[in-house]
Amino acid sequence: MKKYKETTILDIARELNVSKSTVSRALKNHHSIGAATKKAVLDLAKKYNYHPNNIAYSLSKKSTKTIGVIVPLLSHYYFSTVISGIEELAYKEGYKVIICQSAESYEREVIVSQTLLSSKVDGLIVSISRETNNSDHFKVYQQKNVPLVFFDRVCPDLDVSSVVIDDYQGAFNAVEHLIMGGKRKIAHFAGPPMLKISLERIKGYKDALLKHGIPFDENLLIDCGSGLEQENGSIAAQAMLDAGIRPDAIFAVCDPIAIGVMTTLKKNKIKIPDEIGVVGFCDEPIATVIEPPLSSLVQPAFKIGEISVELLLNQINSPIPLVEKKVLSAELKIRESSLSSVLNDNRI
Amino acid sequence: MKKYKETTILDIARELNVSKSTVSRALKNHHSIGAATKKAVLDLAKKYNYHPNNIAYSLSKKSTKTIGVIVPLLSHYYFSTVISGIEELAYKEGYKVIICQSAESYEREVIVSQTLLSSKVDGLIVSISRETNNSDHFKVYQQKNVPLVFFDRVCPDLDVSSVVIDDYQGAFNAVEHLIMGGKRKIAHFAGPPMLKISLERIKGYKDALLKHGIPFDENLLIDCGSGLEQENGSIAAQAMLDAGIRPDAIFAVCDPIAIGVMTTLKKNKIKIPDEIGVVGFCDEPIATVIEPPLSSLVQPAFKIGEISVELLLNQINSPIPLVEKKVLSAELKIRESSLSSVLNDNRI
DNA sequence: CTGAAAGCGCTAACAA
DNA sequence: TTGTTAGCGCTTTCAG
Repeated sequence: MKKYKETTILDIARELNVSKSTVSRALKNHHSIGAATKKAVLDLAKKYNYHPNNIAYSLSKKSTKTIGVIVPLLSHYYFSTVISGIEELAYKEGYKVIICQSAESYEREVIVSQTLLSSKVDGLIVSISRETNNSDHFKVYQQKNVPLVFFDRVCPDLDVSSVVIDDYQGAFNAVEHLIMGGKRKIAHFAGPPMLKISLERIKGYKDALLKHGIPFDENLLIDCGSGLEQENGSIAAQAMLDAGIRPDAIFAVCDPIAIGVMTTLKKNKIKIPDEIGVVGFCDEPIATVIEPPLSSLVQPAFKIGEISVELLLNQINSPIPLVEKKVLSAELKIRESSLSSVLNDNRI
Repeated sequence: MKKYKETTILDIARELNVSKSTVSRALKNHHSIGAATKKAVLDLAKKYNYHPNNIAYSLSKKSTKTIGVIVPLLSHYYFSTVISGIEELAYKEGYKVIICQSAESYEREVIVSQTLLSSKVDGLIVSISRETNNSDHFKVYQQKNVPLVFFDRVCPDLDVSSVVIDDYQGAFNAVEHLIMGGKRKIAHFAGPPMLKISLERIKGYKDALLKHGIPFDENLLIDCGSGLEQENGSIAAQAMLDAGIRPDAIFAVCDPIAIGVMTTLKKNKIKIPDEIGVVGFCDEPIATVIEPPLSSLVQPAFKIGEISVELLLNQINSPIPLVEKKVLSAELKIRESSLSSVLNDNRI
């Protein structure tokens, strides 16, 4: 469509027989400006439907007042909630937010991070894709001194600000809860080993077993493939059953996997939680809808978003490089899927 | 953090003793440029970690190669899927995408639409908030000739390109399906009357009843309040039951409402679908997880995103204003929640 | 209180 | 094949 001639600061300056600077100042309502001229400018701006050109502003100020966000997937309730938290605080502080998804693809992540860099965001908040095992595209940010904050999924080899959940503790608590409920043969459906969170959760799982004198059984550590989706859980669960492995409880690396596991168990007429108890991680809304309701670890997603912005702003406003690491804890929300009806006396 | 001196086109021009234009051209690999100089430029660019400044590019080209998107909420699977469709095609066509959420707030919608306008997006794709009943903030786009496409939720008073679902037909089919299953006393849990989609779905509901000789009963048209969330469905369903109204089927304006209805029915020990059948609209993934699985109308969300971009691009590339309206149909996906075990012979 | 002028980094005629 | 030059729209010293 043909370009429409936008009215600029110059147009209104000419019409008023003043200079560009005066108009600029009037618009920003600078103190030292005549009340009369200010009014005249504002009126004309309204009349001509003037809208400031942010591009020009950014170029001259060398700041876009924009923060970039890269998440693996928008369709996860967890991530979209984090984003809401980010937007809330960012807007309050006068920043715009550009959201991008990597679609869990390393390649796409590299592309969007470069685009964002070229778009001169004032800072970047990211949770890496599950494929990512190279951080060169983020190192460029560091070289150029553009503030960086990771949340949830971080690059292990980068020393930057981050806000993460205590995955280890969360996993530990979940498994201990299962043990307290009388479960002894507890399987863990693990996430992709690429992700630090997967590793931490495995560690928590193992240590909880250890503490309660339950030997770790390799067959009960189940790989769900590269995905974190419901389907992966279903398939892995069926494979486990087919292999004749029959735990009395399952701790899943995330809710979608847990849901997949549950549907498979139900299909196999296995009673939850009596025969097999299940605990997930994330607390997606779906957890309350499935039957029985799924016990899960609640992550304070909105808060994570806000803190990410806070750490980013701290860097933006700091004269020197800054690295802060926040660790939040996930709260175990116990629902029916892990509540054995039989109460066991177990030594603790 | 202190600003880092970016290397610009000028820096590398000086070092090579050539002009800015030459460097610019080399970078864009313009045809008429010496192979030697081109290589020299590219090498130096790499060495200095040069990244083009998109802001400057946009200012001089008067085009940002960016399209803006405004959705009510990112946390709805439907919207995040539409966005994936948008991004897919947009990237393929060399466009960036800026995503914003209105958070279902009219006020927020106005703000982000202005920000996007100031950020000089080349076009805007939007699905309005449920509060929005004024379209002045979009009229500005029209005045300034910046292409606009609405999807799903459109402004009734604006003549612009749009891609929508045939809500009327979808609703009609859902209700007819219920009737074919022997249901006669069918309630509709309706959406906010502000939204055209609510109205269309009500119309489809009524006409299906009409066609099958079932009189419309006002008491069975149930208002869910201003929300479209699970909770609203639960509350409205309980209120209905408390009022002694007992339909034999329910068609809900969207899946979250349907889910809320189902949980309330189950709490009241009402059998689904035998006592009350349920059909939703949207097909959120949650529909397959609840018990019994929820029948629903599947919207081709990804496709809607792609088509939105297509219509937008058509406008961007058209010398004259263009208005295209696409209507897609929603497919009824029948699951257990609406399958009465008793087969009735009904006159059709 | 207001103006002049330089500059942000890049593109694109028009020349050479 | 390359250089010169004039912008794009706005901010911001420095003068007046």
